[in-house]
Amino acid sequence: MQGNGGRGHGCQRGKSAGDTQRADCRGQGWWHGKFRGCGYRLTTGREAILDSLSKSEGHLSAEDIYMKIHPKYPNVGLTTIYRTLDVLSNLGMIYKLDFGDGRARYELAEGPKGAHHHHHLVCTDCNKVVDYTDFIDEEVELLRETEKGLGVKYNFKITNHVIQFYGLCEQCSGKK
Amino acid sequence: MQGNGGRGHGCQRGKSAGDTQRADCRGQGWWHGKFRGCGYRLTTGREAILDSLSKSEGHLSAEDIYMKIHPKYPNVGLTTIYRTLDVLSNLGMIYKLDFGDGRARYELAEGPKGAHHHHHLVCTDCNKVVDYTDFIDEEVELLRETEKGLGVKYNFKITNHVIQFYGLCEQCSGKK
DNA sequence: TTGTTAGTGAAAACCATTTCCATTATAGGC
DNA sequence: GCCTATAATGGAAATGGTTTTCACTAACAA
Ligand SMILES: [Mn+2]
Ligand SMILES: [Mn+2]
Ligand SMILES: [Zn+2]
Ligand SMILES: [Zn+2]
Repeated sequence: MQGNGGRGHGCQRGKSAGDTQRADCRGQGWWHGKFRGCGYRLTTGREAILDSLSKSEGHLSAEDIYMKIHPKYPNVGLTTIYRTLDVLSNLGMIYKLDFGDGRARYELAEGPKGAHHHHHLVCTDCNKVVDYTDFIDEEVELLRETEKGLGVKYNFKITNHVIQFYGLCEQCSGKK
Repeated sequence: MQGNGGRGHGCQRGKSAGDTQRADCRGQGWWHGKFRGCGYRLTTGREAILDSLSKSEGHLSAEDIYMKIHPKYPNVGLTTIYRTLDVLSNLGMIYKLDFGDGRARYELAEGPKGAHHHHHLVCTDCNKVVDYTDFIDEEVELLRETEKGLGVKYNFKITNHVIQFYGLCEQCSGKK
């Protein structure tokens, strides 16, 4: 499965709600609360992955992450990265993105200090991706209405949307 | 490469413009003009593929098309289907879509009698896809403005956009 | 009709992602 | 702090959609 903007949310896991949610049970990560609250174990690999995502400019592929953490955590395998990204995506903590370059890419749904909602502008030639926030408010406004209308009309419980613009970046449209 | 809403257009091919464009050179297909005009040869396979796309409800995968035409054209291979879909997509005659089910899907950019622009509503559970045209006008209006603004600000030559909503269809949200 | 070469099919290669399974390490209960 | 159940892991193998290779075929301009 690949490339929808991060489907699904919430923790479907056991772990009776309302349990002690110490955000300090290991180290200091802001995500530990949510993570533990859903009954997931805190492992070195998961920590490293989340860490690399929050420290990068976003749009990392599984292999990008592997390369980033491998020097420091040589025994975190690619398989674990795929699995963790899947978990995080299901928890709604990261978005799974598809920019058409044949591999899934991921970005944090929101940083430690709140969301920074944006959409994407993708160069179809060199695959450069620009995060933009211009027009976001109007877009989000219209999307909300649309979601509502569509939800009612087609009996869909809409949880997510993807807006992406495709075209040629300056360099690529110049090089003819 | 996979899953962006049909990148690129136009014919980059030789074939000096302004050549005889008989729309009747073989059979009757409405697309022959555009096809031949770009210097592509008209083959049985291409004909069959275009035909199956125009006769179906859309969102066919390469293999779907293969299955559809195989009985009548048993010597059109899957490879040719992939190649043809790529050509058609580059010509802007079809859109390449990604609904997150791990394979590319295709639909005609416009039918024989003009476009029928729509966006998609995708069930993340059963992968059902609804074409909707509601709100399209407002969406397209806003998108046009956004495209313009972004094009200027980021020096992008925007050619295309993707809007998709994800959620659970009636059945899937019911089955808990 | 013929020659040039775009197009083709079958098989093999590709490669991102998933599955398998024996091993390890987290965390709750003591 | 120790023990235990089992969630999590990693390496290797499998998967599966798509692409590449290459010898062969057929479209079409002349
Ligand atoms: Mn982004
Ligand atoms: Mn459609
Ligand atoms: Zn570019
Ligand atoms: Zn469904």
